[in-house]
Amino acid sequence: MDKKYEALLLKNQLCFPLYAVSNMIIRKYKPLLDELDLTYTQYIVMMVLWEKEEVNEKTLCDSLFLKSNTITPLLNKLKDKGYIKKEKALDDERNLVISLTDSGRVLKEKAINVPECISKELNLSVEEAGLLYTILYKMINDEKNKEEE
Amino acid sequence: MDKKYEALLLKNQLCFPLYAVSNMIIRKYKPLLDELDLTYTQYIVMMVLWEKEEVNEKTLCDSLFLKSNTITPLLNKLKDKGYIKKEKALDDERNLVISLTDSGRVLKEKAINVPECISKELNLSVEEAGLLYTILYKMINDEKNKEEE
DNA sequence: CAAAATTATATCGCGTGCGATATAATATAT
DNA sequence: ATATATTATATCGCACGCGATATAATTTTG
Repeated sequence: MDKKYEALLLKNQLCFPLYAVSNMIIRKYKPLLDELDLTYTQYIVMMVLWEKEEVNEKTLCDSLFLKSNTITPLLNKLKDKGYIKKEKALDDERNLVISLTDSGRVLKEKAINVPECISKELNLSVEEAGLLYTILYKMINDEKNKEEE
Repeated sequence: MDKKYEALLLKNQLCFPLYAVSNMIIRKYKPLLDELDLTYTQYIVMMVLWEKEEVNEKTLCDSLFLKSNTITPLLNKLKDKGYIKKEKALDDERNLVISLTDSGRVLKEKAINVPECISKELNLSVEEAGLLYTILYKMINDEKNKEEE
């Protein structure tokens, strides 16, 4: 193999294992989240709400690094399932305030064991998990800083 | 915040930054790959072919940790674009042999700077990149071993 | 204060990613 | 030899993820 092409080898890419592991973990969540009638993306939206009780759509998009074209239809599905409410903000009618319903709060109890199940399956040492976490958030914060420029 | 719910905080999750960074990097690739008329997934398929010249669909799926329901339509698109050929294997007609066309080989030359462009944008030290790579492949291999059981 | 710019959300179209299922070719078993 | 099981690929339906664009509410500007 010509040295010139070495960077093009799949095994020399950092992005590919990131992509593969991300897909892999979402597959791991599937059976657990099926019990809650949530997809992975719906689950992380619910996590934000379980933490904050209510949040506007813009903040939600920023927290999850997703755009309205992903979030808007997803919120409609969560609303159809009865887990969330959508209301226009009184002070600025462009803002949409998303909040938990009782049913959404009940779901939090059912979700309580999900993180532990996943972390058991991941089989990482505390050090590895810590390193991974640190490096990934460095990348995320780097990107956030670029966007703010 | 009740301690009971701590594991449910987005910031205590390892999976979320993996998912966010994976999305983020694919967005970074977009403008570069647009010039090659490839999506990210199509690009990693082409990387396998640039390395091996030909490969059967099963091996491709296994290499990329994707299933035929993702790969089959994607290969059809790459074929329509003229980058690859699809032929049945002579010895076993269930096997589909994918190979590069001349146009697919030309694309390799155009792609040659993509990895460097991305790695510059990532802004990671050599140590961080190395650690990330090691941990991610540990996770991938762990998963492969589980599947083989 | 009215026109223009900005902001927040929604809609559209396309390409995945995947569970479930179908189909065709080959291997295995009786 | 033939019925059964296995394997490889393809198809279907749904839910993202995102660039482009539309719409409505608010802010800024002249």
